[in-house]
Amino acid sequence: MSLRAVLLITLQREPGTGYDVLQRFKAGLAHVWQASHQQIYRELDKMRGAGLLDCETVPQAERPDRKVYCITASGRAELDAWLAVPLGPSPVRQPLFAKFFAWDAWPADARQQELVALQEQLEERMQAYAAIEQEWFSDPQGLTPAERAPWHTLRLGQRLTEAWLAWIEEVQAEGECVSGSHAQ
Amino acid sequence: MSLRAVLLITLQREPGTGYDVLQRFKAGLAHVWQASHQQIYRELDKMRGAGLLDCETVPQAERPDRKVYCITASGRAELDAWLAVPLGPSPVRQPLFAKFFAWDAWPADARQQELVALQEQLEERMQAYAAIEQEWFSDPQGLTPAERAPWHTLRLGQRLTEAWLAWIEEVQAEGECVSGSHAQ
DNA sequence: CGCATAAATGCAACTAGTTGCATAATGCTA
DNA sequence: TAGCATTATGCAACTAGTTGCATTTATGCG
Repeated sequence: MSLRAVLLITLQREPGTGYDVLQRFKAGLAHVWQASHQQIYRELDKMRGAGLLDCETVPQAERPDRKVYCITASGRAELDAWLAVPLGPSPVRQPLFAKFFAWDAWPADARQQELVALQEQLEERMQAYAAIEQEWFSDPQGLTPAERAPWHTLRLGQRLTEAWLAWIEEVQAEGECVSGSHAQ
Repeated sequence: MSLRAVLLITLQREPGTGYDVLQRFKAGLAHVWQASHQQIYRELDKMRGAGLLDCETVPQAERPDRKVYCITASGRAELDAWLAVPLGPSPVRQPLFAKFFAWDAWPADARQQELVALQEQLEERMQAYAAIEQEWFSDPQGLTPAERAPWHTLRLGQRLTEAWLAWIEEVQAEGECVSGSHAQ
């Protein structure tokens, strides 16, 4: 259901084609949602079938038609219903944690590699956040509430990423300790 | 693939039936992995088919047979291979963030409800963590590295949950501000 | 006694997401 | 000018996970 809701939100703001939505995902919504173009086209078509979207087909000479989707009243109603109900807890699935539970079978060098790779991903993410912040939210106090809302989500992303990074340092500090004492 | 890996890990420690694995998930691995019994039974059967597990069928009078699964050499190899390769970044999908992006269409009371519900979930989680910590890790310094590994994952869980809670307070503080000034 | 719940197993149908491929124009660049 | 990336669309097959249902025995409750 959530992809559906995300599509409703982006199309409520402004009608567009599947490709447009994908571009929006890549631009400002990259830290909110990721979906492949295949999934988006398929879902948009299903939503049109369910009456949540209208579709204006713009024929183009010798090319596949551009399909501009636009939210309907029924689509708005579905979005409102989704917004009204708090989200349930999401199931826990942490492959990394699983690796920690296999500690005995997890070679120290693979462990090290894992943590370094993760650290790099997280630092990249921090940089992406910083870029978005500069681009869109350089003056948080001057924003309207509606503009400040996405900024809050960015702040949470930063907080969580920082927590991860601090944790990695903690774990690595211990690893160094051990490797210092018996060379492994 | 990850469910497969988690099953390999738990069965590597000790052979067991689908039901056993489910109980282990519920006990100490609840903050690592959640899967339904249907999924577990199905996956175990597929893994046996792929030669990763041996299965000793213990017939029981007038009841479905107990199938005790046990990891094979090929299963161990697959687990080792999985442990050796760092995990890729997981795709971002934050339904809550999506709601924030729909700020204008998100009624203030639904917003409030959402945050309170989330806060409750997180506080429950903190309590669950505390219970696990007391039960298993009351003396972190006295643990062997293999025992300390799952404790680290618990610590990360706590750190992340704390970050969420701090963020909720920040967002709510702002909400109060606004509602104080124009009664909505 | 009768009924609900838990222990233990599983099939079938569904939803959600991934991977691989296909098509066809436009524009850049070597 | 040939090849390659980008724009723009989509189908088909697959993997992963959810939901609903079904079975049998044992166990506790009123």
